[in-house]
Amino acid sequence: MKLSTKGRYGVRAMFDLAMRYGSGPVSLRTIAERQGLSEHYLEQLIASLRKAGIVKSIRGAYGGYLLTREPKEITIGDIIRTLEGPIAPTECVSEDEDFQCENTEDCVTRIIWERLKEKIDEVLDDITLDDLCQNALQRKHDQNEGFMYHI
Amino acid sequence: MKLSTKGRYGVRAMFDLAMRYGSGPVSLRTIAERQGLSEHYLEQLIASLRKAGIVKSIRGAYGGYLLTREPKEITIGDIIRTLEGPIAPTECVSEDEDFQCENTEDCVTRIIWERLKEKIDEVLDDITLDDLCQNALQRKHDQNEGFMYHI
DNA sequence: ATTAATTCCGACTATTCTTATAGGGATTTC
DNA sequence: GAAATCCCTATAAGAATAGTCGGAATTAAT
Repeated sequence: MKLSTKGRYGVRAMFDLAMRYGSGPVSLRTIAERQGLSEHYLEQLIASLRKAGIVKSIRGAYGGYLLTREPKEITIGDIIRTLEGPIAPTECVSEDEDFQCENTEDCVTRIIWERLKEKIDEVLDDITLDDLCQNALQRKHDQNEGFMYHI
Repeated sequence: MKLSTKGRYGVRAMFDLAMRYGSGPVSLRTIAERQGLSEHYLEQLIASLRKAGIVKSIRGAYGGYLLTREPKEITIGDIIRTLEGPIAPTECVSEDEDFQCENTEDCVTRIIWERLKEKIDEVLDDITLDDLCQNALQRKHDQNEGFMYHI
């Protein structure tokens, strides 16, 4: 039940883009450096995000990547579903039609996986990139005021 | 974000034991046959469950396995945590102390994984083996009455 | 035009995890 | 003593994970 690095790195990269939304393209190199990720590996991940249409690229010198929608219109679920496939604890409750098991009526455990999936979706579809940005800005502000965020 | 077969098979095996709670030991072979699982593989899983203390074994002929507590006192979370390790979308929010990352204060994505873990725990700790049994019995009853469970 | 910065693409690899399988030893009942 | 059963360790094929590598194509600035 772990998320792979794809999902985690992808969210961080998207957060990085969200923090700079409206200021032109951001290169992979700067994202990778700021977030401490391998540039080449990140390249693969962002390719998926581009194909899914939630980022777009500008090629050539001074190019880079941009969000295609406002940060408040992109959820964590959008990102993770793109990078990790359907979010579901088991294949039998995933959206993927190929894996519907035959005994859906009889399966007593299915109810567990259904409830689990529902709750996971709720959380991931509720949090947007903008929420993360607001959170980051708020913390920064609190730190500048000398307020200790942790107790 | 998938559960492995360990978790799923384990829950099915434990459900099988729960349905026969109070009727003496159940052999691995009968569980494996009824649930359609590999006997040898299931053996490894149930060894973990035994070491965790939620099943006990009786050796020798006519031996088998028994739940150590009533089905209503065993949650799905107990089973899955035993077989798959701490339930957490990332290591940084797992109970495992070894993997606490250094920048817990700064990490903007951590809030996502914390909320996710909380909701997952809620679901898995809310459902007991007894719930599964009740559900199975209810379905069986409905079918006998000629009532179609699905619409 | 050239150069430098950048995205884009496909192939390759090392490591770990999953999902078993196999064989034999120990224990208990009949 | 035979049969049934749990117990333990080792092995292994296949898939997934987490990258790495090299170079082609594109574009902005000079």
